[in-house]
Amino acid sequence: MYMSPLLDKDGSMYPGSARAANTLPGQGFVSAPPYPEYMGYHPVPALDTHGQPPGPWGSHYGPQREDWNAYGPGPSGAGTAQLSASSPAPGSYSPAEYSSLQPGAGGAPPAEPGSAQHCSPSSHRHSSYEWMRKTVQANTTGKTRTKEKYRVVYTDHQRLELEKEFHCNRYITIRRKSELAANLGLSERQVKIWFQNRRAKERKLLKKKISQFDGSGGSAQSDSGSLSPTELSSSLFPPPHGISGLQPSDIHQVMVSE
DNA sequence: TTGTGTTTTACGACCTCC
DNA sequence: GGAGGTCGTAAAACACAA
Repeated sequence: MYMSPLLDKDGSMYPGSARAANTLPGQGFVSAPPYPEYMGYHPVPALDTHGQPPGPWGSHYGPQREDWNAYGPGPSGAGTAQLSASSPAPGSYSPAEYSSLQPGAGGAPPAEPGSAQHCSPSSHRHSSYEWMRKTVQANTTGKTRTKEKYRVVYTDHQRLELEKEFHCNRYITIRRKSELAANLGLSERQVKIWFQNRRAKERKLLKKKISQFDGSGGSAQSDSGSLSPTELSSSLFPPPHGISGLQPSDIHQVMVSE
């Protein structure tokens, strides 16, 4: 239960009112210069993992990254000015490239989530993504058609920054959550929920892949015995600790100690 | 233009941990 | 009891085929 759901919702909750205003004129924001650095995401295990188990991420997420392809190359549009403000790295952040991050790479999330640079050294740069493209023309009020604010559509910039953070760390720390919320004009609650949804998406994609693998002759199931896709995915993506082991407080401590 | 499928926000229920 | 996690789901936003 939320102490003050309305707090979040009201007022500042939907600041940008989404794409609306936001978005942009040519916004392609997406296409702005890419996020070169972002692509690489090197593993810096020892560094601040914010309580995350480096191991798991590396090995499990690595390969999965193909999912990013779903975003597809977007139009390379114009550039975007917005990024400059809060985002350090202008670049083409292309999820597709995540595949290069891989586990082999170590998998451990980059240490300092705050800076995209940490996350990505790499190189590939191209594209933008579908999601970036699609939303450009969304409503400009940020509110839905029938309800005052059932759900807002985040701006490309907000999504990009969130994706970047997610790329660095599947589980956001309290500190980063606050920073991100402040930078993006979102409430911490929104950031938290976004991450929850994003992880759910990841699990969903993984499940999908697993099932496909099974269907295509592979016997992924054999590996996991009688685990259901859900169980398997859960085991593959263990929370930093919180839920099963580590508590949020632990994460907090890590952050604090940073 | 419309119908339909997918993705994206947001929430509630329930769980774990301190 | 509070915070954050997953899971399931509602509904808006969006893409696309017919």
